[in-house]
Amino acid sequence: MSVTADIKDLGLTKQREVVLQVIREADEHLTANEVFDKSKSLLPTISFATVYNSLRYLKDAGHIAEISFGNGASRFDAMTSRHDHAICTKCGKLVDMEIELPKEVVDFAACFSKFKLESIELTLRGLCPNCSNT
Amino acid sequence: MSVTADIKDLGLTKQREVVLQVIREADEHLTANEVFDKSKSLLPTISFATVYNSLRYLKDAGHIAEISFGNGASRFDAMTSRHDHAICTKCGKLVDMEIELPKEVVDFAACFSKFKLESIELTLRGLCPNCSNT
DNA sequence: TTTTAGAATTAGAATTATTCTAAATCTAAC
DNA sequence: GTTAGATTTAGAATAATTCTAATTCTAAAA
Repeated sequence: MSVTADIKDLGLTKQREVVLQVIREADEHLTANEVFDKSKSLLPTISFATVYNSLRYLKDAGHIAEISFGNGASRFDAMTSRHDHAICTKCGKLVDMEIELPKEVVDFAACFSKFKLESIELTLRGLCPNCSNT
Repeated sequence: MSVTADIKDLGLTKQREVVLQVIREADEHLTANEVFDKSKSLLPTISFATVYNSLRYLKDAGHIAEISFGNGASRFDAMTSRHDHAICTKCGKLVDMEIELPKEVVDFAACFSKFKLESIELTLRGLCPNCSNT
């Protein structure tokens, strides 16, 4: 399920297309700076401000998500589907997970907060396999 | 349960004590800047760097938590007990919630990520009551 | 086609957030 | 009281993000 829309079909400007492509093709979660570097190699005239503008645009349009854990810069995530994150408190490694939340947990959260729910996600903090055996 | 330790019993320096007190007494989640302003009124000689150092120290010691949602500065939370957050996607309002996660969800997350679990939390995003009726 | 209005992009400056540095001060063990 | 190590201070430095103003692009109207 959750087939990812083809980039060409989204009616984006060339710059926004490149930014989205960079994020989708990355095998890690990139910072704005890294997105800029990679975008620049695909479209050398692109400017830093445009990368930030595009990131905001793509985020608002729901094509990407911004993740931020209070350590340095925000990172960006190609939202192909809802998912959760695990973050290493030692090295900062970020891993995607897919965890199904029981309906009663989601309902309870929405009800308790009185918020109109848009999304809900789990964040696990701990030591990644690498850091835990050192 | 979860009685909050008395600040005086933690063996903190005066500066760290003040920072912790400010965070505990705030009725909102403050930014580092706001913590600095309030700390300064209690202890006028405190410096900005010390506030940041203290925040890091208190965070590492588990007395406070840093929350960060990719919009502006990090905010700090007096961790009296484990809890979750709801954040308004429109106005940024941040609300604490206490939601009990089923054991199997926690176990699944730990198992899936292969991380040595330290904490796990839920983040709900949506419109706060105020923003949803406009 | 031109014109035009609005949106997007660019380059670089400006702002905001956070960390670093080096000197001064405090603290607790000797 | 000395001393070593940790902490604090002030301000500089760096990093992250946003703003500004000039330019370019785009698509619809004339």
